[in-house]
Amino acid sequence: MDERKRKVLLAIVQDFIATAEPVGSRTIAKKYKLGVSPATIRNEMADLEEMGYIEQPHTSAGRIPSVRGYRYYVDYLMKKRELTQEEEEVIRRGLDKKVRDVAKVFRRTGDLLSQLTSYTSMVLTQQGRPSKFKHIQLVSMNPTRTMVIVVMDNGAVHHRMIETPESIIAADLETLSRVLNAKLQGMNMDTIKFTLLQELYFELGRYKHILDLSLELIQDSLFLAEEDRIYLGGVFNMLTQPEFHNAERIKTMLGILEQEELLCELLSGENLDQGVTIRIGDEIEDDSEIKHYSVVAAPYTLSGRRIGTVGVLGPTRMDYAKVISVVDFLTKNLSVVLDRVLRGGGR
Amino acid sequence: MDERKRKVLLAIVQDFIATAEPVGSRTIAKKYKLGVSPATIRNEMADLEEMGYIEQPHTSAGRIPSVRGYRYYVDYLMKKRELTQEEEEVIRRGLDKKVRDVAKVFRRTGDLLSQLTSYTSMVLTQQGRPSKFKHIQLVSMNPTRTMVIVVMDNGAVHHRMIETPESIIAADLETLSRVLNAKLQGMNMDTIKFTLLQELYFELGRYKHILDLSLELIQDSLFLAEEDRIYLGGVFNMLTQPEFHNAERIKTMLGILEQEELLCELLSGENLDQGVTIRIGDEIEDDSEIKHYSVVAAPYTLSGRRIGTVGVLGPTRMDYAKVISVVDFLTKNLSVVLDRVLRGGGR
DNA sequence: TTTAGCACTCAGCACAGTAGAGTGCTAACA
DNA sequence: TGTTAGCACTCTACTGTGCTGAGTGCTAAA
Repeated sequence: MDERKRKVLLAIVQDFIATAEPVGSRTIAKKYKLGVSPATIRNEMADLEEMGYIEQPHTSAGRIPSVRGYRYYVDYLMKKRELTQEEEEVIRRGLDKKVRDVAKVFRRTGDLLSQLTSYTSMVLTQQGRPSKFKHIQLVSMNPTRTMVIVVMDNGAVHHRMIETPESIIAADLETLSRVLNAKLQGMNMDTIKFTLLQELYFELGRYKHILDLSLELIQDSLFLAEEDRIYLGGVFNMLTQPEFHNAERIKTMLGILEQEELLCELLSGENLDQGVTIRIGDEIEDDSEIKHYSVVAAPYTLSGRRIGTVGVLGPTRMDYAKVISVVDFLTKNLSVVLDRVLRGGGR
Repeated sequence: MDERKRKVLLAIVQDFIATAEPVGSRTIAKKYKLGVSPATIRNEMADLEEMGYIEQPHTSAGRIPSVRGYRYYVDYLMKKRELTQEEEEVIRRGLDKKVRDVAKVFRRTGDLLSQLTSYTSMVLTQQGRPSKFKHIQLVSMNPTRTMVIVVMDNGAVHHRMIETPESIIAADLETLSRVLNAKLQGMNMDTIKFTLLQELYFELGRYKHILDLSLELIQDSLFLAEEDRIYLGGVFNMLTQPEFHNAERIKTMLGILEQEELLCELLSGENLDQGVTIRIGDEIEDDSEIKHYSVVAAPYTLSGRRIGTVGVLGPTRMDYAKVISVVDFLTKNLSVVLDRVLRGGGR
């Protein structure tokens, strides 16, 4: 692959990304003055096609990049793009608003992402590491109902309402809470299950019902934890892209977007542990409709630990340079914001 | 409006709902044997058109119902439809799965709704009534971080992480929690603010920082409460409807669906406090694209109090009879399930 | 009042012809 | 040997035309 071929390929990719139209030799010669005539470029294009970097939708059309062509572009030809002052500003202002609600932060992140890229954004919040039990509290809501609250050491709080016999009074619950806390401090489920259960039941036998339900909540908190949750944004936004003039393509896209599990998988691969990952067309998956699209994703962290992934889903004809820079900048900022929101500290 | 006109209108509405094609006089004469010839029916149709119940897309097409026609159909002509055994079964089984997570219940409700109707479902969870403070608990997570947990008497639990000086130990937090609980029992914000504050600060002055942040959380819990949250389901589903063969219509639909506030408004009107409400076309709103669609909605309750709304959004050519029966049955069942999940009790 | 008959309208479709973009090949040129 | 101009060829997209079929409204007869 000599220098001129590279230039031609670059021109084709750039032009196709910009216009969504197959690129002809004349266009390249005129717009990207390589100093040679269209005929020469045609020769180069024939070579590039043979090598698998570009393809022709039909005989008398220009060329479009193949997946391989995009890959080469992303790996070797694309120049890194810095965000403009303005874009950085948009992100900073978007994330800086005073929020205490994590869900809102994620939704806003998604909105920013799709607003800046005009593709669909995905924000995945992943299971934290399996966390340990920290604290349990029983609160009487009314004579027959008690709220069980479990705090995990990663900061998650789970609660559940249970029915309790009238005979139990607030003081009992207070005592129960204290005893449970003392006994269960820092335990993981195994220890709780096998070592302490009998001891507890012996001491607190008359509260068996409450104990059962409390331990059940603790167990659920330990094992089921939070489900992965995915936020989508800017679906409508993306439909302004010319590839979606056709109703069928819109439908398949929406079909993809409704398969939450698929999207979660897309974003939860181990391999995208550091930095921005780019998957193009059938690199994503070979036998799903998604192979006509591309995904750019990057993880975000909380105190250095990866707790989720941000991604952009768009047509393979995606402005990779821009998307990559936005995703990169956004995940870094998101990590900072999350530290502030979730770990307490200044507003 | 004599009996025969009614029959003709009914035939037009039913046929159009079933086929999505303008209905001609011959079709009516053949399929809905009214015992008269197409010519007679044409005369009736001319009358109905003049009265505003039906309209003609273009000269040589059949007739389609107007908004007014649908309204007449829904109010006077439509016969109530009971759910089939099978449909009831689907709903029951769908909702009966053991769940503890409310969000999941709502999502499942939406899925069922759109699955049974093949339109888009919306589930709105509304602000509970302004609730009272019930319990506060401070839990030390590590030497410099404390989790503040507030329980409201409607069962909502709010939590927030705050920074605390190292000098504070777990026992202090325990004491603080106890004192706060004793002082604040059942108070609303006004009383907390003006009567007790000084007293508290006098007694617990050295914990001013924690107090500030705790009261702030209580305040937020009281006033901001939960935001309205809306779940959408079956968007892709609805696109199988023939009206969405055209890309533009899909786009405007998605545009509508991304305006969460609009959808929330749709479902939160006071007027739909009891039973199933049907709004057709521009009855919904006159100057939005939504005027080409219809909404069927009904509230659901928790211990008798309305806490949200379930709705179906689809083309005006909607199978009203079916949708109404599904929405009705589903909201009733949902209320039962919520009682079980949220208020504790058996699984 | 109902109905048969008929002329009329119009969307939708198939078809052919055309314009334009772009190609590949060949032969001439530096 | 690489580059270029020229040219024939291909194929899509668009346009206009004519036809078909569905459906109407009107009129006159039953």
